[in-house]
Amino acid sequence: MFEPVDPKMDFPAMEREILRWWEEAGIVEKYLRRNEDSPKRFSFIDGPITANNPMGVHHAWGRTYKDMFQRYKTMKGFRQRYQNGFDCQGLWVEVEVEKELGLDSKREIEQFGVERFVELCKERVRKYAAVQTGQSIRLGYWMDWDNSYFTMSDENNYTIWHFLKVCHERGWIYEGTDVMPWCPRCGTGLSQQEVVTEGYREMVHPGLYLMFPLLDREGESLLVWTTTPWTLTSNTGAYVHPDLAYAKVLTEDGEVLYALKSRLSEIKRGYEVIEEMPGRALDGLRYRGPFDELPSQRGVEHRVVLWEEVSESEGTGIVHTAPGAGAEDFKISKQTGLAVIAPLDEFGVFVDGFDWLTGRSVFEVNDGIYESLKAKGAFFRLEDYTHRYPVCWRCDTEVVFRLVDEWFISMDELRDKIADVARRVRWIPEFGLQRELDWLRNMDDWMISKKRFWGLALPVFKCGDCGHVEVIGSETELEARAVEGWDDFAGHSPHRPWIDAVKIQCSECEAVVPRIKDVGNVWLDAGIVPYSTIGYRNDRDYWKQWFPADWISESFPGQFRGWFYSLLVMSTALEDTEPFRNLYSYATMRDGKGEEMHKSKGNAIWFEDGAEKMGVDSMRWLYSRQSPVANLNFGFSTADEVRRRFIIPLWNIYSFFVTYANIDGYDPSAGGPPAGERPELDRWILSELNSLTQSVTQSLDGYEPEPAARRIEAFVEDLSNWYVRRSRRRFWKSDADQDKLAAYTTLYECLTTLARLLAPFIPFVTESMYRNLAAPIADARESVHLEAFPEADESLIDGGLSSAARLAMRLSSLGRAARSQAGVKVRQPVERALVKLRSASEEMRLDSVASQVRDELNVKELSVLDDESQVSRFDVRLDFSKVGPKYGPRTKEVSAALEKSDLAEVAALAQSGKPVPVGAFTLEPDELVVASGAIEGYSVASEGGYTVAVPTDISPELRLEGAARELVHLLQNMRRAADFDITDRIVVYYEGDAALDEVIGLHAGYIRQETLADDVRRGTPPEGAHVEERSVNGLSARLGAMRQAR
RNA sequence: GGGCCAGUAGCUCAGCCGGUUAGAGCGCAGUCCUGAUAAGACUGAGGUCCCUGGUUCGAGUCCAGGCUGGCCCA
Repeated sequence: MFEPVDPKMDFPAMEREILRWWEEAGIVEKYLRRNEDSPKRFSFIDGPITANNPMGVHHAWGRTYKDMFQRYKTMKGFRQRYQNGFDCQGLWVEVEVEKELGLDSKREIEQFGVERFVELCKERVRKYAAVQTGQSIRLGYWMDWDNSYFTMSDENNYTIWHFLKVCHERGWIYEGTDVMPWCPRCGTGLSQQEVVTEGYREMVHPGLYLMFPLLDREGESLLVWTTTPWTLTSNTGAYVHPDLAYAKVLTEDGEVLYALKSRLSEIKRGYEVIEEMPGRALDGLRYRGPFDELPSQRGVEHRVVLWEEVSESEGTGIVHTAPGAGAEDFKISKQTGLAVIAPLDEFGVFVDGFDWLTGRSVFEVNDGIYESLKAKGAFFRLEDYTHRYPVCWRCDTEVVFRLVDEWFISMDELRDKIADVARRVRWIPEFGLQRELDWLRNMDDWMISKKRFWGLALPVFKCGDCGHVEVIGSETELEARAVEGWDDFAGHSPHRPWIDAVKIQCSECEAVVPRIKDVGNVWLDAGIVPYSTIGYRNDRDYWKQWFPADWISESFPGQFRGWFYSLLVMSTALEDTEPFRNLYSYATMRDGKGEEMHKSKGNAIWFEDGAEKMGVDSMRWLYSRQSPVANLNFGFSTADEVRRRFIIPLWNIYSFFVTYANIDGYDPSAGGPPAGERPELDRWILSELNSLTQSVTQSLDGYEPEPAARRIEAFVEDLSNWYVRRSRRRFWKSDADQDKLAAYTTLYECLTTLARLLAPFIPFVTESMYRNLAAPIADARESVHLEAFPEADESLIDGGLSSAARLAMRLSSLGRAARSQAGVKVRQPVERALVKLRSASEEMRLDSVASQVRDELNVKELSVLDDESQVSRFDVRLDFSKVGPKYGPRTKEVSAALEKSDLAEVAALAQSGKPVPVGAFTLEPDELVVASGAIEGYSVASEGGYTVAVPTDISPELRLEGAARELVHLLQNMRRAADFDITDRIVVYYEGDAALDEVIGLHAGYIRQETLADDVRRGTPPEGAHVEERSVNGLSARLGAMRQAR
């Protein structure tokens, strides 16, 4: 006996129950050890999840893939490490801890105490690592949770040191001066990677027009436009486009101005053009700067330079440049020789040398700047200007551009090597490679420093006396080189502030040198994991066994220049080899309407909410069937649809099976007839099952979950809507014969195979099914997840069976359409259906499925249309897939000849299987597709060369039979309404229309059999019977069903 | 300006190696079946497969150019 199955399962409750059992029975433990002695290895290396907040449903998407492939490989017998990773260090954690503490700047952190602050960062990471672990377990993600790696670990940090030392030895590490996007609140530069990720906001800035008076042309000025007035303090030049047309104009207010001709409308007052010239004519003109009175501007020459990128679509075509406050400007200044003035300190406050501005924040000086410009007569016009402008990705503060010293890894020598390594990897989807190469072509040197507290301590020591730079590659090297502070540091993790105590001696000048204060870029932390987590430094043999990863997976946004990039850079530098062989990547999660999910918008779904409302199997299936290149629209209704369309039908089949298996006492351990000796329907579904197993295996071996999931859906649909639908009677008939046993055995095999095939996708439903179904089998494993993945038995795959079943389904569908058209319901038997197929070989095939089609369409007889005289219209077409290749360019002539032929004649010949002369050609019958348009006395439906026709006239006998079936239908409904058991026997009573006697007289046996009635009697139903007044095909009846004692 | 992706029904998306009558789900209208019963099936309406050219006997599918949207880089 199987446990009875609740057809209205509460899936989330079931999942919780199974989680409890997994825990109690130690199943995960057994799973993790299942293959520990296997010679086959599958190396998955986890991209660390930031342990800074609870995980969301979008993380569950990626984790579903990770779990699926590890489970699949486990079932296939591969030994694995099952190691999860947590990303720990970096600004994102600092910002959250700052919020908790109510701190708002680096100064406040320093006052609070860096040591306490860093401890709190560590604590936060541990807390959320635990939260995410719990959530992942709820998802059914089976990992070795006690063995997760943390990027803040000593080993991770020291392995990065090693990497940096290798880079340094090759001369790639340098300290550079550059203008970087800078967050004045966080007090740190933002790397290229950080700014381009969601780092832009729409904002309103001043659009300020002002004049730069030309020194060499008295009374004439350049008209300039800027959206960052504060940078005017550091102006040293103005760009004009060399080739565009500029104009000199006289305004109605008497100003003589230069501006781009196409932008003169910006003047917004009356003017006349005095002269036109190309931009290059203005090259080198000197002008009086807007803030020449500031000490920092002393001695600076301001002049016009040419730049081809000057925009024609905004401003005046004359662009103010402050090379100390703009990234592009700084680069250009190296060629033009324009002076560089750096105005801001790390908090965005003006430094010394800026007179009244010094000590004031960049965000509060605009009004003063306007006043000053007005006083100097340089102010022209001010308006609001809305544009996208970078903000700090962590705290949303508006970014400034600031001249700073940062540390970089030079990419000049690495760039091409990395590209070669990237090309050795299989990228899924394929275009991933193009994206990565595109990034590799465009990237700048990698900025690895950050002026913060919580992160990798860059092991860089720069001598204050002689400028010599040294990079320390390990903790032992540091200890050996330490001349000061080692005792204070010993016993601590290599983080600030403890590490800052250690000083070394300069190997050039013997000065005592402290570490630079900077911490590292977070992508270093994640990029090193294929080295740090598998013993690269300390156990090279072990490392070689697991490196490179066979498979990694993350979503695209950010990763091509984030994790994928850092993995490639670091592995190329260390070993010049690929750190992973296959990469599976996927798009972005949106809400149910396709809009971006944001906590602030209120359309984000918490993982727990999702899990408890939809059940994680629904979520997991939704993810599994998603095309990875497309964004996933995720919502409660989409998950619900998945449950309705896939999980519930699957469950219904299972529940159906268990219901009848229990009634019949089916015992799977007793075996059944050999597959080859079972009825065609069984052999068909087994063929489909094995072919499914084959293609799912192939897809998963190729790391493509989506086609696997879609194939499984199609199979479940066939199983439900054809196999079970067609087999129902076999299960509930009363004889216990071979046919019934074959049906049970077949459906049992389908369900247990499906449970194993689906186990990596939906671990809960499959576990529930498998445990119940496998219980009677002596050597079954206790959990489906300890089972082997199904192996396809190719000998059971038979394309002919598949075609026959497709044919049956198609004919049934057409027959229903024909019935529907004529208004004859399926319950009403009809004499015959006429069918017309595409070929003679299909007619052979028809025999094997004719009984199914007859049954499905409720017809007495199924025959191939042979009396062509009844057909009043023929539709004959070429089968181009055969004719095309054979006749090539002459296909059109064949087609034209056919159109001129007598279609009835052609059809007749084709039907009889003889060669058909068509014009100058002779066609084989199977090169033609013949359909019948209309047939006298029939309702006809045609599609794709198939025709099914059913008669529109019904004989009186058939009407009576129809009424009997109607009666059975009503009685069945009454049985259910009365809540009788499926096996209860009844006595039927009826009163009403006299014509009922004839119906019942003829079909009492049938009615008794179908409704499990011992007798059918005319008369008033006794007390206690279930009674309903009904119309039976127009005959009024009062029906009673009386349950008999068991 | 460059790279990548997408454009198929009202909406969300399938469509393998090119085969001539393009599918599913949701939604809408209607019907049916049901001893899987708070499921299921069918029918119908709804398409310029973004546009233009090319290759081909044949193009939603391949090629070129363009348009629109998204992502990325300048």
